[in-house]
Amino acid sequence: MKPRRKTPLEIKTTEPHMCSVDLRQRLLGQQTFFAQLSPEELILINQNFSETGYEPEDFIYQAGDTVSSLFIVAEGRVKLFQTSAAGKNVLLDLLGPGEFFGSLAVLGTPAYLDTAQAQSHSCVLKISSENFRKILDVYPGVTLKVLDAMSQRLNAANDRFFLISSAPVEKRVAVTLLKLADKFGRKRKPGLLIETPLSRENLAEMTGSTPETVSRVISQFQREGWIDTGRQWIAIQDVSVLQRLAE
Amino acid sequence: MKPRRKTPLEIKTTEPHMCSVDLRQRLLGQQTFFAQLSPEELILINQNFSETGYEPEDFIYQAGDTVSSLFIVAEGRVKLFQTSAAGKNVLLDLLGPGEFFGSLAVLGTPAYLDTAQAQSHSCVLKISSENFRKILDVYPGVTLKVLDAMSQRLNAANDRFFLISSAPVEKRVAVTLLKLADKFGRKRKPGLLIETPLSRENLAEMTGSTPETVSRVISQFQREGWIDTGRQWIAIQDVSVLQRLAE
DNA sequence: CGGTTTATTGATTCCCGTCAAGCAAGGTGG
DNA sequence: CCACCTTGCTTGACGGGAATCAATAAACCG
Repeated sequence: MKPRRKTPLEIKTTEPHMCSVDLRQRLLGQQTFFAQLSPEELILINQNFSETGYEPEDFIYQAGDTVSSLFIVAEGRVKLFQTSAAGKNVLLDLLGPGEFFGSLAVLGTPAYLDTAQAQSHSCVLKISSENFRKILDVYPGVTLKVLDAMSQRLNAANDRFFLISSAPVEKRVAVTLLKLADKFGRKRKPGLLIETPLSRENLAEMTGSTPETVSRVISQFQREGWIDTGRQWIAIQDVSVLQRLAE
Repeated sequence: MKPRRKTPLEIKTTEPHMCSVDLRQRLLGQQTFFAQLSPEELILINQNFSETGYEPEDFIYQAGDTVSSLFIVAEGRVKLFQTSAAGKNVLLDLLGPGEFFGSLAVLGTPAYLDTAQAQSHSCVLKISSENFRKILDVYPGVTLKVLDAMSQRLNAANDRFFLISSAPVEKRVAVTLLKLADKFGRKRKPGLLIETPLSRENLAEMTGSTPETVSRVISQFQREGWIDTGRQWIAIQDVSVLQRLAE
């Protein structure tokens, strides 16, 4: 077997993982539920956010922390997970620029149920629940967008539940890789590189499996030539075969 | 073994499973996101809804149908599920009076992803997506409540995902029974009766298992005296033991 | 270049899904 | 009210997919 190569990942980050004012402006205006607002309004909105840079592994908040803010990823990758009593993690989502997280329970939950952790150098925007609430009061259109985003997430969560409770690991991994490629895929000589740190363990946490079993599946995929992979990265070589596996 | 008794379920329904105007009024005003509105406003809201009675097994909509409405359960039980290519169902939720379903994707999904079916004699209120959208425009407070409800559902979906991907069937069943008891539990001589038709197969569909395996778990629970059960019904006798199983 | 983390692969075990037979509950109609 | 039939529940036997345990190897880091 030929040796695995050095990681080909090139996630865009600015040093020191903070983002310029106009990057923020562009992000809010193009990739979030504020997209519909005018430049002047965006400037006002923007002032409600503060930003923080995170190193890989840094926690943004942890399960049990008091809910205080809503977050938006500006740069990097953020992972959301829950931890079982046995210390096993279940990965709920991997987020990229423009995606929000944290609780937007306006009345609801007093404490976060999940944990948010940077998976790469990241810049994260933060707004207090209060201020966000005020923005929603002023811009009903934004509220509808948020509602829509929530609706999509709920659908996605239901689909995950469906998948995990009705398909064998091989199919779960295939579906998960395709979803990740959809979100983080970048064209490459041949195939699609999934632009995020992605270990066997991460995949196991997403598919309700174990690192060993995922490794076996991944190894088989690679033997067949369907994917190309190394430590913490995977590229899909043959999308159509995986799609067939995923039905 | 002593014989199982006749079903003790007594789900409240009016014949012919339609609901009176003032029941509708009370329901909307007390158990939904319209709770905050004044009686006058409620009357107006109420006029936007039409109602339909369903027999057990009747479909309210099916996966693939064009999204046109939002529904609210007035009476009875409604089950939401997805069906796999192999014909296996995955039960997403069991709903009682006051709970909404259908898509409220304001922009999003053109077709339902799941199927809604009456599980008992039911009365269901319906409002067109358009009119609901108009209501949201007029009452921002309602929109926030809806957002809140969605947020809770998303959390619940994530919890289900967590459970199914990290716990053995016995625990999954215990947790599921406790959740159902929370929602549909009615005090009974000893213990809590879960007031909804509930087959082994239903439980299997909720826990990502099979009717046979669920039956074995349930039988064991009964042998231990933790629950009492029969055809299509379950009553919890010892909540604390199940809670311990559920950690 | 050691030390650490991640990935691979094999051996073994076991939970649970599948198949199958028999039984109990409930509904129907004579 | 009791045969009869349908549907749901139980239980056993069996097999397989995947978890677990374990040892080695490759990639990365300072």
